[in-house]
Amino acid sequence: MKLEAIDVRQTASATDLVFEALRKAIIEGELAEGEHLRQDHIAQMFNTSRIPVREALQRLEQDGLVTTQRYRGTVVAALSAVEIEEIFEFRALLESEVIRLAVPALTRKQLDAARTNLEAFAAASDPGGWGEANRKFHYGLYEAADRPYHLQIIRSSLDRVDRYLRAQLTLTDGKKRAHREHLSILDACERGDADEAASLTRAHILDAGRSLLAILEKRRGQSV
Amino acid sequence: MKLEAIDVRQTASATDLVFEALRKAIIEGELAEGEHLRQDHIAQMFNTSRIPVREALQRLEQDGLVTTQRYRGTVVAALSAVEIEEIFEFRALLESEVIRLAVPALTRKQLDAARTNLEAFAAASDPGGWGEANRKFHYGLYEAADRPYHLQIIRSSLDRVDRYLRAQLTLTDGKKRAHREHLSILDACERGDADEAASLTRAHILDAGRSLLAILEKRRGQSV
DNA sequence: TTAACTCAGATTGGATCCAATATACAATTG
DNA sequence: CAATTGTATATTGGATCCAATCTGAGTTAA
Repeated sequence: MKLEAIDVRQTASATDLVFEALRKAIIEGELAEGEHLRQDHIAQMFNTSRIPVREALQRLEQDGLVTTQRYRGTVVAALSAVEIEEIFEFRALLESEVIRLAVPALTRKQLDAARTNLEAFAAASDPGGWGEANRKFHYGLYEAADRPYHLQIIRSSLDRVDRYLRAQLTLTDGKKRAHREHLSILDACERGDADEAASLTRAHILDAGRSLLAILEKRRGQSV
Repeated sequence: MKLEAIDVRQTASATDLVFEALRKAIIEGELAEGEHLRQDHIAQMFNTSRIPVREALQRLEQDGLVTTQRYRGTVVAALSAVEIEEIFEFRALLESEVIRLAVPALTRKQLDAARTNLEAFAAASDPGGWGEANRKFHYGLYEAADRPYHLQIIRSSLDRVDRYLRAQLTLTDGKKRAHREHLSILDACERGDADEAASLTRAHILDAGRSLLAILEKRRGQSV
């Protein structure tokens, strides 16, 4: 017997589907911060009852992507400049350490894949494509560190700020600079220089954070 | 009018209560790893329906404290030695950085509170008391860093391994050693030596991790 | 005029009910 | 007798219904 067997036990529940869809929409900035998420409305969109929607919202809140007030509903979480700054600082610490652990373990195959992703980033024309290629580039390298817990936290912290990051890439020459920085990070990885890769990654993240904060300050300053 | 006003909007829902109770029970090791959490059973214990229970379980899963398989139920998550090792490594990285940031900002009051907590740890007679005093001691210091996001992640990572840590304190002379290490950490904080405090915290966590892994290896080795 | 009050509609929180799936055990067949 | 099939029960996933609370427009009274 030869079949493409799939593990039925891990098929997605309605809750999973709603959760992933909302998560994606928030990360990609399709849902504006502060936007109200009505259970009924979402349930109708997905052709389910409110139960899976509520369970998905619980999960999103645990991840910090939405905030809920009892009887008043759930809104897409908004981050202050200070909070964003802290998360970038956190990412710089964590991701630099993980790439330091990854470099000695990187295979030829992983390095080649990273170059492909790096080029995809440069070639991508819309923020969605940039974001995806950016994640693939970094995570592809990080995987060599063989630290699933670290990776999970990294993913979660990027989730929180990804929509702002995309805005930054759109509004400035941030994309070009990011590409240059990617090149030098990959170069350090190729040379097996873990400390240099770590230090470049740290600077890469802090750079993006600073640039983003400058934009936010300007925008929020205007809107007052 | 003089009242102790509380924000009614943030009163706990049934979901919150169930979530906190289960979280506490798992962290404190009252629920054994692998133990089945039956929705109906828990609902009866709390005099509610299964709905809040299910929502609480969703949140717990998002925190990694339980794992769920569709139609098969939810069990208290078990960690392998490798996973535990990684989480301790993660904590060492994060907590050492946070205390480095905290030291320059520590007030006299916070230092005194830390000493009180340190003594409470030494005086505590049961694992529950140790765990609590231990958290208070470390978190009290970390708070000076004014990094709520970092603290939240630290909390979450400790949640995952706390029950193992308590076992370690019970089964070895780990408590005495921990107390000595607390003393030198606090000493470095008093002196304002941030690097030393960071380095001691790092060693403190890695020490505990190594000791814990030794116990686990022995125990799991025997049980085979 | 304006501030407080009332009440209806909207929305969320929770309970109950039904459907889908898993598990254990009896029945059956070779 | 062993392996497989059928069936009953337990358990989870999801839908529907009711209760609690919020919001805002209209009303009243000082």
